Amino acid sequence: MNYWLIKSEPFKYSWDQFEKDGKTIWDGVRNYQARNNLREMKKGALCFFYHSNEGKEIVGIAKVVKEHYQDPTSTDPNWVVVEIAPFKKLKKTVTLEQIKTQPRLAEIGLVKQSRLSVSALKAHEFDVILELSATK
DNA sequence: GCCAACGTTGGC
DNA sequence: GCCAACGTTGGC
Repeated sequence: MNYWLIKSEPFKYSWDQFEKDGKTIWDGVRNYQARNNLREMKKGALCFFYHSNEGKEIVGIAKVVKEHYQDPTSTDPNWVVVEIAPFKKLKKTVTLEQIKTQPRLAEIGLVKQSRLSVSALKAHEFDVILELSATK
């Protein structure tokens, strides 16, 4: 099972909005690497939901409820979306600052490629973040 | 196919 | 608001 980290500016689409909606399609991805990641997201996969710019923290976990299909906001079949639903809100958010102080998280996409909106996480990275969210 | 110019993202 | 990092575009 793979894990993922997806980013959104809370100004555009926040976790709170996500919870209100119950589920959402992750649309508007216009980056090939991010697109490739979307294509690999399997139903049931878990994704950390990160707020960029404002907050700069992981706020919750989403779950993939529908695998990729063509982005309805584009006519180009290259672009795809996935459907996700809120899975769990973190008790304690995990800030970028915390992540950066964790040697075990030095390699995650969020730090190494901060611009990528959908990045993959190793299982152990997922676990470390979970730990942080519970023990802050 | 190279590379400079430009646009976008996101941390600070 | 600035700037670094990175992706994309377009001229040659």
